[in-house]
Amino acid sequence: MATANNPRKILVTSALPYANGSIHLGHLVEYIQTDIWVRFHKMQGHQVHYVCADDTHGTPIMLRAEKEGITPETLIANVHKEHSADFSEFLVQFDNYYSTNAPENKELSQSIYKKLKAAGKISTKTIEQFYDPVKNMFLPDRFIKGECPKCHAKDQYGDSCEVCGATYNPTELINAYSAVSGSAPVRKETEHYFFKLSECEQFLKDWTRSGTLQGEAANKMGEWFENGLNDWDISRDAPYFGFEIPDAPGKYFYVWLDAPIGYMASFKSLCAKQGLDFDEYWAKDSQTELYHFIGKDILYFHALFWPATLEFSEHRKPTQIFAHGFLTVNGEKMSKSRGTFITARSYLDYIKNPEYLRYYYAAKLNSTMEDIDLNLEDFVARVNSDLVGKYINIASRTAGFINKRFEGQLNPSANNAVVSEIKASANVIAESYAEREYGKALREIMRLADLANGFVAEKAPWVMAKQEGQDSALQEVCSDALEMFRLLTLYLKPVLPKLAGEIEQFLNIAPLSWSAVATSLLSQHRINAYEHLITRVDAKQIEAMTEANKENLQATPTPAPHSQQRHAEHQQAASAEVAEAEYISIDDFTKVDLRIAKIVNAEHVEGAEKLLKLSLDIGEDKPRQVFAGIKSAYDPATLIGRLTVMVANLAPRKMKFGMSEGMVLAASDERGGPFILSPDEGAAPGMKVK
RNA sequence: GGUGAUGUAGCUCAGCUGGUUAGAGCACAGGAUUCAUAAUCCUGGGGUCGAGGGUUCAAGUCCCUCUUUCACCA
Repeated sequence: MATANNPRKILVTSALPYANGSIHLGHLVEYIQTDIWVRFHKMQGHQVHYVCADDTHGTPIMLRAEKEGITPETLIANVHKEHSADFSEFLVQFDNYYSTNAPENKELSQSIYKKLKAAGKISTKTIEQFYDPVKNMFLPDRFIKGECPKCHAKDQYGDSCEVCGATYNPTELINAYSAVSGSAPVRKETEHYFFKLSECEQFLKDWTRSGTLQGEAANKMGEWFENGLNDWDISRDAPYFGFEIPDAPGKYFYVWLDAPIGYMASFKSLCAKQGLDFDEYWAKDSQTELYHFIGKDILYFHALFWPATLEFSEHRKPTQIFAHGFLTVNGEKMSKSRGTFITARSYLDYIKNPEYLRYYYAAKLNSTMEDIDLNLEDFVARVNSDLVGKYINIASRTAGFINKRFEGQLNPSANNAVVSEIKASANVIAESYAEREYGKALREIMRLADLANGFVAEKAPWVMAKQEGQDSALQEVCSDALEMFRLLTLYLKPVLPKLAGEIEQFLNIAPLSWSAVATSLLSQHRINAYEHLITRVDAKQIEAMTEANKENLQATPTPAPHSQQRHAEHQQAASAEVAEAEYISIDDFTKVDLRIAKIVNAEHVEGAEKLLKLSLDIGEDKPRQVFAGIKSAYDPATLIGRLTVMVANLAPRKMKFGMSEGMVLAASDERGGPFILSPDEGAAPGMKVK
């Protein structure tokens, strides 16, 4: 256990936000979670450094800069300014907020690469990739669109279909086109550099099971090991905005290689500013602690690639990785059409006080990867009743007596049972903060605030104030209440740093650290005049904010913001221009043999989440067996006897549950479905549809 | 499709290794109080713990099936 003379040395990071968009309330869950943890540990007297940076490389940044007619450097400089302002106004106090496009990062990335290469962990392989012949560039998966090979939905991304959920390689797409130029991509060979992750399997198995991950996260990682690890493609071809690979002209590091190294680079820049020893924190035998706060979506990169990169480049590994869940608003994914895709800036414009959100998130946060919900009605109720009604009210209802009757002078009792109880909770609350169980900590703190209000109600100082000879009792009760208020402020300080600062002023005390639990407001101590500290949130402010954030659906087809942090090739591709799908000829169409089919039987498939097993009569000797992903929408019993349409000449496919000899057509998109088709009266099994 | 999570009062959430009549805050109803920018205190109503089956003397808590929501699939 570290002591005051021998503080723990802790380096903490939050994930790097991509420099291609504004910070929104989803991002803030993580930064607020981390900031509270950092502030708590600083209050404990430990030496904590909290660093972060903008993640600036990759194709989306390059293309966006081009579209806006500026250089990528100008783009990321603008975004850096915006992000920095957002974080600072939300009281997220980084010790350094840097950029991955920095000299330190270039140097570190290249030297780490060289070490990996010297360790024999780098190989090259020629792969075939889609290439845009108009833009003269290789296309990342998310920039290739086309028809889904499984369900034939149009305009699907190169890696997965948002209609049927299938995942595939971009080479499997039908009628693929470039989302950048609209031209038909060609396949072209290119040499790529790989990090031999497959050779790191034993190391990673040990590492992920050594207490570095949450239980659920370790379970999740088990999945990757079962399938065996593949080597990791770490190179991209020019043109690419990033760092060049040493001795490999025209080849650049994939953004996910240099992004986590950005943690190191940001810290290195901090070392230069503050005279810290970089190697003390990053050398292989480092005795310091390193923690990464991340979203559950990027666990993969932080729990596999990153520790392997560190291990084989002779660096220390993270002490622990803390993954959190996603934010939903009113129980649903953030949505531009509902006005719940709320940027940090918009919150500040309409709600003003960032500590409301910090408090609300803290009240909801725990140490698991569960999603947390921002329920806007609950937000208003919670902030108003907990913060204003319970907590601030304690000072508000007692400070007046002290100031008016005793010139601000305190005279607390020697032994107050409620004060003792509040002090006795210090360790429980501290443990909760340390374990990231903030909700637990705040529940306890609010229970204590209830006790304080109960104490005031029981003593009824307003009655004493009207009675002769009760002056000292009145002074004592109010002083004790303010002592309770001081302790609650201390407990809340990691969450509400700005308010705590104002209260320290009001109480006329030194900045509260955790050790101040052991002290007390003394007799004769003078407080300053009480000024109203916090106002209530009005539901109208919330309404105005969501109204202002509503976007016309027609104007902006909202990309599914399925990931808040995952960046690079997988993010924001929807903003790229979408070209018209190509035409097909009548010959292409007639290749598809569509038939009227009668559903002669339909049943559940044991073990399948989405499938129904159908027997379809299309006038052949024997009905066709087809597995259809329509379980979610249809009860098998209601399907039997119906007519529908099937693709009869689709190559039979072996599935886990048996052979599927065709495909049933069904309509669906984000508005619902699947809906299977029905022919008009008169159609008979086996008729051709054309 | 696979995998990891998830579903407890109107809302937001607690319920550790299974053990007395399932808890809190908000909301709601009644009462008290007036010091506090309508805050506070007391009392109360409200849940077949997603559905079904199983193990057990005993299950919200363990097992199976189905279902909801979220994430990941390099």
